[in-house]
Amino acid sequence: MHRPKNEVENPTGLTLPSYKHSKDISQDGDRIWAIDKPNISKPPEGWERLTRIRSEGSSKFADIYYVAPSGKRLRSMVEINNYLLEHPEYMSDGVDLSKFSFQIPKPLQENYVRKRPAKLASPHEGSGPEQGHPLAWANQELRNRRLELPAPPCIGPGVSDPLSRPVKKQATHKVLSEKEQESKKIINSEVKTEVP
DNA sequence: GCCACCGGTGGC
DNA sequence: GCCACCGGTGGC
Repeated sequence: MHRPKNEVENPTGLTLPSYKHSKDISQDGDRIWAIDKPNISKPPEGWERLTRIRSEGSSKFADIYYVAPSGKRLRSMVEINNYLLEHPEYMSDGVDLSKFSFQIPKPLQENYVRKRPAKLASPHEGSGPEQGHPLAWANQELRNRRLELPAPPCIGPGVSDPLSRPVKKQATHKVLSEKEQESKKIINSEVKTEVP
């Protein structure tokens, strides 16, 4: 059939929405590594799938968004569903929920994502076991680090980028091209390559 | 006012 | 523990 016009070659391996449905994002120095699920469908024609990697220490590794042809940004299956219901023309064009996936890539750096605090400690120190919560410490640590973080020097050409506006705060990201990925996988032998 | 990003939580 | 969802908010 027709081929999406935004299906462009992407020499830099950017995680552009329509670039590839399977990609690795990696970290190495200022780069971040992640493995995306291999079975994510390409977005329907005219739609864009955006993978936004969050900065280190965030509670989640990334956010996935779909941008409808109209420019409407949708961030969950619920929103997609509602949108399709409001715009049956897409559905009659073959667009349905199965074409969308909000699966986020998995970070290879295990501490990249801040862990969820262990079940509520004591609200204030004094009565509680103040030393029994290493996670609380870790969280505080991360929080401090984030506050001290210098402005990100630059943004990798990839995952997160630039839709239209200047970026706010974000770590440097880059998604490697397939060839780069290959070599990286070899170098990082401990990286488990997901085999279907 | 808009929107990109982050935090948090409920459900599994 | 992970995932999906959505509210809040700061920067523009």
